[in-house]
Amino acid sequence: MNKSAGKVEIAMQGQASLPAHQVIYQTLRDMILFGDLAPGQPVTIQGLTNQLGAGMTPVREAIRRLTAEGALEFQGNRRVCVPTLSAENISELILARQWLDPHLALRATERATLDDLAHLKSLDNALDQAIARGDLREYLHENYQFHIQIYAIADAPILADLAEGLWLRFGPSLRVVCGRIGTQSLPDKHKDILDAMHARDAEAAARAIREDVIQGMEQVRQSLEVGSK
Amino acid sequence: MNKSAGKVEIAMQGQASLPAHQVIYQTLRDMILFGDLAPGQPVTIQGLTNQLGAGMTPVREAIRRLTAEGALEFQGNRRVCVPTLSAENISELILARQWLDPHLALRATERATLDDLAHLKSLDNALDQAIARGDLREYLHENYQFHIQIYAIADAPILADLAEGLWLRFGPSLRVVCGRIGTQSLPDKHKDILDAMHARDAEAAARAIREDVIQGMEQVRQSLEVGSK
DNA sequence: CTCAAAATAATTTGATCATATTCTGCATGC
DNA sequence: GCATGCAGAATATGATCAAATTATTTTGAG
Repeated sequence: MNKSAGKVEIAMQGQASLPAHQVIYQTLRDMILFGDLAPGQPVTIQGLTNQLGAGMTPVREAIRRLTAEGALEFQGNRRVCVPTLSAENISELILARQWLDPHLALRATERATLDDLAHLKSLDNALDQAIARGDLREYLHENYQFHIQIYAIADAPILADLAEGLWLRFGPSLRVVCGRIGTQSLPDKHKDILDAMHARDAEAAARAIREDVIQGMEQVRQSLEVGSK
Repeated sequence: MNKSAGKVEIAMQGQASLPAHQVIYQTLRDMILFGDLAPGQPVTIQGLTNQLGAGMTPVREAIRRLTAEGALEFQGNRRVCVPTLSAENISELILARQWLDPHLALRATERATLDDLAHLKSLDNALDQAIARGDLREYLHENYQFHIQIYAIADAPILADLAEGLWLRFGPSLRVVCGRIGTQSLPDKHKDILDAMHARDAEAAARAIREDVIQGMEQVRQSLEVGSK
């Protein structure tokens, strides 16, 4: 056994150590969150095995996981599709986020280190640049990262799980909305949030997040109502 | 084709129409909720294939689903076990239920038909009988059914999903608590809840549920603290 | 003779299993 | 104490069976 063979083996490990079902899960999750899958679109096992070049067992597991998280929907017959949100669904999501997100922001403000705040700031900058470029997918990605990062700082794994699960539910609809109205007309309260967190004003951070959530989710609601007419 | 043959076929359909992975999922879910699995206990694929006499593919899918729901935990290496709750976890669960359960009870009070209320009453009676008999598993089952039924009446599928997911997380610990202190010393506020719902006093129902949740979850918290010493 | 509805055939997709491969943890020896 | 090998468990594949949808044909009425 020579050195170069060992190097290759080690280099491969970084890739191979992730099980296939994890990779498939992440890929499919990103496809749902950032718009490659539209609401109502069917998701087939065989389609994904061909598209991703994987076996069916890992694909099945990824689909089951995402179905359990509400990101995909079981259609009674054994098909699976991306859920189409009803007006009632949107109301529930707004209600849940209106409670969860401010609470997590409050905790995050109490716990954030300076490094955390710098990281949030850089995510928000990346978001602004994506808007300037009109890069929709990147905008969705950075916006998601910004909020997820706040959840992570809050250090409340169960509540963060719940909040992340909600993103999976409205992700496809959010993409439709943004695709329709463009990224320019989607203002956010991220600057207010960052200011409040820097000032260690947890209540203000919670209020700002609440406004950001309402603003974003109401846009989804309105756009969905128009779309269903 | 004669009548009796037709009957058998129809009778079989009720059993056979459910895919194996659904059955395994339900079975494993009940095992977690009603106490056949203790916190920290490892859950192996091969163990379940032997125990339930099923193939490994359906078992794998059931485990993935329950892992996604937080009912099981991935241990980094590829083992899976029943999660052991920390004090922080309990606090998060109390917080989440304190918001979710009253909200769902409020909606349920507004929407419940007389049949719904009668059904709830019968579930509560069954619960009392289980306490009288000292039947722990039946107690846990009826208590669960009572709350799940309220979620169902509330007609808010996403919020109900979230609330049911929380039960999966503290189910094993609840079992441990009840096994330790017995069913007698576990009072509940179900009578108050039923009275408020009958009177169509949604606020009172929400308050009663909140008290029931706090009472039950605090008992879990205290018992867990003692157990970890 | 044409059209529509029902029955049937064909194709696609999902479910399950048996098997091969890879990885982890542990024990044994140096 | 560290390396090596071994047993057991998880991962992944492809084949096979069953179910459901779609396409096709047949049949009957107008």
